[in-house]
Amino acid sequence: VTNLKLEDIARQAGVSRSTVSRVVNDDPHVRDDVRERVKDVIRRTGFHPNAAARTLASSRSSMIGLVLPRSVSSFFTDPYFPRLTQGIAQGCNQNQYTLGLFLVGSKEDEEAIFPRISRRGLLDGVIFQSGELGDQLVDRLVASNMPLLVLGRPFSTEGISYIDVDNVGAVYQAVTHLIQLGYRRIGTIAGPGDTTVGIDRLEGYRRALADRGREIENALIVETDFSEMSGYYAMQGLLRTKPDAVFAASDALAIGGIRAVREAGLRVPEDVAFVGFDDLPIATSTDCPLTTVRQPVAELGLHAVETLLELAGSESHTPRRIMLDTQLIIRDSCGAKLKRQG
Amino acid sequence: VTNLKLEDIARQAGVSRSTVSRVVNDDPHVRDDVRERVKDVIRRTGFHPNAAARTLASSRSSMIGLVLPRSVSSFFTDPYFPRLTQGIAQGCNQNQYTLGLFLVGSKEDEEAIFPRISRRGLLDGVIFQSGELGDQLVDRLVASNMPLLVLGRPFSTEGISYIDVDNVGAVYQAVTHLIQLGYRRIGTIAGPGDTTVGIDRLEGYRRALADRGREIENALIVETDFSEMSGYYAMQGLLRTKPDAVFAASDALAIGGIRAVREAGLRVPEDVAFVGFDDLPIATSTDCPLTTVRQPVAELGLHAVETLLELAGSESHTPRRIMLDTQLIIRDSCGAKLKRQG
DNA sequence: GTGAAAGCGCTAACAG
DNA sequence: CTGTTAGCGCTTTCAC
Repeated sequence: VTNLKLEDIARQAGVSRSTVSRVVNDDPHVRDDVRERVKDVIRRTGFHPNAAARTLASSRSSMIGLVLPRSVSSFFTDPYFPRLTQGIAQGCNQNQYTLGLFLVGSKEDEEAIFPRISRRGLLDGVIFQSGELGDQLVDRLVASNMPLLVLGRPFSTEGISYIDVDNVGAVYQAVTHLIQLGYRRIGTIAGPGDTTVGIDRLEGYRRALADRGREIENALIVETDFSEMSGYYAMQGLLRTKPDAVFAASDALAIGGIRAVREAGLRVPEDVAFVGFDDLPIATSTDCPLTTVRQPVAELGLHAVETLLELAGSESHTPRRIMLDTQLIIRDSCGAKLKRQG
Repeated sequence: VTNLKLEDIARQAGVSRSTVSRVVNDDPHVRDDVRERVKDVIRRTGFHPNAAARTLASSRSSMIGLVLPRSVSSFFTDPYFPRLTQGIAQGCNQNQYTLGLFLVGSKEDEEAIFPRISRRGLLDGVIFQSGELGDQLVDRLVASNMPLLVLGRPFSTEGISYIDVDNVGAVYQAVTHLIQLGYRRIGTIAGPGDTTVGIDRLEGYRRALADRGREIENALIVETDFSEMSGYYAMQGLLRTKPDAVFAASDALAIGGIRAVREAGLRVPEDVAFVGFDDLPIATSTDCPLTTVRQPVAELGLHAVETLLELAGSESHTPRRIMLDTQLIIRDSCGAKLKRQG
């Protein structure tokens, strides 16, 4: 609106600039009647302190950045990111912080964006979505000395704070569930081997089988990216090994896999049972509702903000590690209900 | 990293602060050898100018805000928003701008966020996603005198710049397509009547029928929100009026509608043809690929940024109106291929 | 083409 | 509890 400054409010309220500043910043050292008088003027004039001046003087910007690297090109297909962003935005709102969004689309973007991120006076900290191996942005971020929290286990964790869902544990539980249902040939459509999510989920599968004395059969493992189409093709390959159950590292993969199974003239879950990962909205509304692992994505975002702010507020540089629990949602595709009835 | 300032660079390069500032800002009035010398020091030291100081001195923040109001609670289910955000982020990157994301989750959020948005020294302009009727945030934004571009036709357009896809024209084309295929009873699952998208798409339907001399039958129109479930229920109602074709105001609605049709023992497109809107990724991979309207969502975002920056950069307050064309993607669900063969 | 100087609007000691 | 003062680090006239 207008270009009021502290001084103008001060004059109108008959106090000094500092007093107005104190009122604006909820400093308790102001007499109540004075505070009210100042607040009145502020309300009446619609005054808002200038963000840049405040940042410059206090060296806190009240803004954090969310950086999604280009390897996460699936930003617009995978519902994970919107939900995550939601959670982070909510965390920002709760803490009176502003969220800066940095979508790195290309190598050139990276070069253009990095200075803006690491520039002092813009961000108080950064939340970085861990992507695939060889992403050097993390290292540069670490080197820039900016408070940093990585979402998802990074490849190199030394000195890095990160938050993640317990992928290994989640899949362990899911595959154990399949074992307990009596399936003998449990395959997996695994995620990319050059991402920590992919690696961790596969590890969960391996451990679950190993702990029950099952042999790991490499032919029952097929590695691919997280998309539905990939699930479809991967399953076509997997079918040749005649699995009776499949753990898919994402719901999209599961849906693609189920499509392949049906095209082969087989039924889900009678001939091949499925467990997915994500609990997408469609997971419920497919004609064979998906048994799947639900991860607390929004909570992840919320915790990420909280943790980052703690990190940014404290002197200690002890890395923080946070792991969130998941939940196995049992529906029809794993065949549990069927077996119980039968 | 370090806390260098212009002065430090100046000293090391043996020039004045102003010269370094000129180099940093690509001011041509610097001798080439001096420029190189300064740039060397900058590179060597990894210096980045302080954003807040720069903003304070120049009163330009090189940052714009994207505001998604709470009525758009579908942020995490509708792929529209991720794609839009993508486009906007890309536009920001191209123009060396930073994107601030403001997700308004609740009425309280709105109160907390508004001051941050309208606070001077934070944003150079705002892109606002138009939501439902009665959203007062637009008015407050307009009143705050901040450069503003609305995404989607706002309810009150006076003096407001906005960008939108040609919803009326798009649906007109889609419904005309159905008419030309010979369908006699064309119904519509329309979007919410308290949003301009909903209204405009319904208007396109009406005009297409009217222009071909068809009577508008209210029983063939059912209004609901944009979700798949709503499409399902809406279609159950619509089936009683025995439509032979349906225009659904979104792909999600279409998918829900198709589900209802099949459950009623009818076939798509033989018994009921469908045209959707959005061209979601799943639109291709359903077993009856969806004929649908594709909107250039990412381009919308890109143009939005460009336009906003023009707006912010010029003194003229003449509102800008931009309308983007859509494209009808013909697949199987409209029955065109069927009829051509048959 | 380059430097000196005057702010931008706020915070944060420090007196009182 | 309140006012005075000294910057925060940069841009931007204005001289030279």
